[in-house]
Amino acid sequence: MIMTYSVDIDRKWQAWWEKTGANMYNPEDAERKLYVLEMFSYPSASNLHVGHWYNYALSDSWARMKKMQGHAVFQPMGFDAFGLPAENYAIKTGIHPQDSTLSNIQTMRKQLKEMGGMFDWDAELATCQPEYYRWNQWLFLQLYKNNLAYRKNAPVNWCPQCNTVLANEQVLEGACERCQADVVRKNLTQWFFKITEYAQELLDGLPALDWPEKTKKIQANWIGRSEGAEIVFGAEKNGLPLKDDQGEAVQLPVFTTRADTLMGVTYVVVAPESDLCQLLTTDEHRAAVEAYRQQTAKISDIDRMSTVREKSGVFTGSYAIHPLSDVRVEIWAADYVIGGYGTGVVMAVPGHDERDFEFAEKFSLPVKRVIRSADGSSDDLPFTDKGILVDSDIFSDMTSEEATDAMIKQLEPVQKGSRRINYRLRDWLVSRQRYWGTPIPIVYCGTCGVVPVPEEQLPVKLPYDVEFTPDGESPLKKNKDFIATVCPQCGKPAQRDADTLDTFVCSSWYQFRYPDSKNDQEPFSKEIVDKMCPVDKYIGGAEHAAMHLLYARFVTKALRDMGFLGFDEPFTSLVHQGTILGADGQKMSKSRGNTISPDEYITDYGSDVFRMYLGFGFAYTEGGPWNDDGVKAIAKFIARVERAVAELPDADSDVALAIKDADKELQYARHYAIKAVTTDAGRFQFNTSISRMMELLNALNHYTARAPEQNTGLIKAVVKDLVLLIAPFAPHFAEEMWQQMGYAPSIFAQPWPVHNPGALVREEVEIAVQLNGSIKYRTQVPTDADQAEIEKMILEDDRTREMLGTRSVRKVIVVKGRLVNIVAS
RNA sequence: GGGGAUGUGGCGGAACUGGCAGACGCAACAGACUCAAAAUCUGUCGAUCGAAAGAUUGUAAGGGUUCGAGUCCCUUCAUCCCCA
Repeated sequence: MIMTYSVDIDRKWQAWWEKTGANMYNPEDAERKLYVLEMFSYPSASNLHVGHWYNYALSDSWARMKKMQGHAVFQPMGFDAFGLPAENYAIKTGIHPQDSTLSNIQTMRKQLKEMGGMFDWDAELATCQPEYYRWNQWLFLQLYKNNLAYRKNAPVNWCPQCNTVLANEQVLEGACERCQADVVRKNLTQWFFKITEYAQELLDGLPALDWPEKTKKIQANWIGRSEGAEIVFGAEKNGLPLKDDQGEAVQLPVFTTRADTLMGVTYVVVAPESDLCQLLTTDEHRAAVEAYRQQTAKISDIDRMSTVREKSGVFTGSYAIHPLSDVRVEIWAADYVIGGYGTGVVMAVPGHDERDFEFAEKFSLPVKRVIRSADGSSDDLPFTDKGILVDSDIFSDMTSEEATDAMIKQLEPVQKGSRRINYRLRDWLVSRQRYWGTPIPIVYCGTCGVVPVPEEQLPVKLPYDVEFTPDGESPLKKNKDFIATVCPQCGKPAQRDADTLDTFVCSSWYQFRYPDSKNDQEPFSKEIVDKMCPVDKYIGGAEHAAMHLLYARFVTKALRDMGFLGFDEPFTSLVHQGTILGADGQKMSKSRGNTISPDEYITDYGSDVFRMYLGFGFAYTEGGPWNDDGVKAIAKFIARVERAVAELPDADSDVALAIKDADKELQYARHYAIKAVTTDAGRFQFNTSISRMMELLNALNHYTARAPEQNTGLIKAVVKDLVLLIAPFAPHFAEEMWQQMGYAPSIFAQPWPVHNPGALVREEVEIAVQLNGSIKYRTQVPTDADQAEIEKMILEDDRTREMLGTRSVRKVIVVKGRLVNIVAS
């Protein structure tokens, strides 16, 4: 295979693009702006991996096509530079996270340039720079000012052996990833963002988004709206109404979607880790409850929610008072109820709930039927459908719906029940007991309490000089110079918050920073952001369907309500690229030894061949196991295009004049390819786009080999269009071909070809003729024949008579341009 | 456990809104060129039967709706993803 295209061509055009500023967005083009954004990535030590290429190179191809279609593309790139890996690396090697991160960014930037991405490097950002994270702190303060940031107790994963807090991803099957000790939950006071305030709007906004349906569904499930009622039980401990520290009577609010089963409550369950559980437990039962609490601290929430796991629980010693019947029922602590979810208390109706039933059976608690089936169908307990109430006092004989209404009507006036909408969504915990993140801009003063750092004092800089060895204290806590400060209010000595912010905070608003990345007065100017945002096309992995994308939506809405921007959603349209797996079908990872490095493919073939293969070999949104069988096929294709350019006949014109009959097939192939590539690539179907280009080249070769009289203008026009179509997928190569054909660079300043519908109309079309649904023969019919004409033609065909034999025709179905189905018996 | 997705030749993958399954490519096989090989070009290529024409069958398995199902519905199996 003779191919002149190589990395040298890549370098030539990379240098040219850089010199001419070809990739920069010009703010004067705001009218035609198209903001294309790929999720930024973590700057890791190794070179770009296949996943980066798959995400960035192909999105770039899409963006390049859009540019040729006349859009002013703004495609920035940056680095999600805070986070755990750099800190772990520091613990292992002693290399400071800042040093390793900054050097990784250098390498990555260089490699991204070698990819040939059309990135506007003027807008680059890295979240670990004070110029960026000061605005994280600013965001925190705005949310705090608007009561959207608050502190409360929440459990963390605690490794008793390392004496440290672990992130969820550091807990493997309930054990510490470093020392394998059992991880326990421990309560700490931590900061939260009140995303639940926006639960309903986050749900309501989903239908209008041009996002994958699957992703919208994940978000809807995550938000988890359910309609029901809150019902308040009384509490009795040691024979007396339970009082809290302030001497107020303690009430037990429960959320239920089945208020109609209220008369079937035979016990109440409280989450063992909740404060309420502590309060309810009598001295007599304290030892047992405490032991149980410690045992459940080791079990994950997923396991706890499982319906097949053996139920466990202990009696707290206290009783709940039924709001309607005043009956006393036992209060149990059981791990199938999860604290921090709803109210952390549930009413148990074993007759009509499977988990309650199983629990009641195990601990010999009473089971009471209060619902029977409405239609007489089987209603063995536990019967979980709605139906007709029985044995429910005045509510008996009502339907479930009627009973719910009636009960709430009775409970509401005495403040013991009301309709209520519950969300599964919980507030966003943003405190991390880590070093390598954004310091939380809060000071704790003995006199003034919790004091926000004044905005003009931002950024609160992350100190460089810290100790990483894990010894139970977070690195920032050990840095006395950082922690010790003065209260901004009273000037007395005070302490800084030693935690840092979740890195999802950085990525919740970065899309607004890019268009105004150098602003040192505010995170972004409202005017610029309202012009440039929302992001028109956002591309990234499906693993971010829930958290990142939900957090970014929340922050957008909060910023809108605080007046900093004027739209509702950050990402109008979203595409997920699939995942490229190792050749073994497993996720690529160093430990499995199945990683594929793009580097050698690029040195061997050039970056465009690698990019194009990624587009050709996989369905973009599916991904799949790595297999390089097709890389050579793409190299071959590139070489064939090169040859077509080199062998171009001398023609005065590149306009196809005087199309003769012999030219029609090639002309058809040309316009069909233009049409198909345009729509397919527009939908991120790169594999079929490239197939269509191959077909066009095949048609061209077929023509030059066989056509009796060659239309050189047509040949030149076809090659020109082919090079234009290839340009987004092989940008360096296309620039080179364009220049070789004698045109001035850049090819990306050229308009995208437009197909001529006239060239796609053929005089005759082949249709299939079916007898009772199975194909018997194929035949040509005039394209413009109507259904009746086609039917007549087919019924008169000898082959039809032959195939029918003695059968008589019952019905004829004609699908224009496709087939004729004759139903006969 | 719950929620979601996927399942098409030896392989990667096509198939608009229910309308000719397997586009495009890889691999394989045959031929041309060559002393030979590579490269390149041409052709064949789901399975079964057949010399061929052709026939039958075929989109994880089973059932259903329909003139017609890879596509819609039900059941089963397998794999993958998500569950703060």
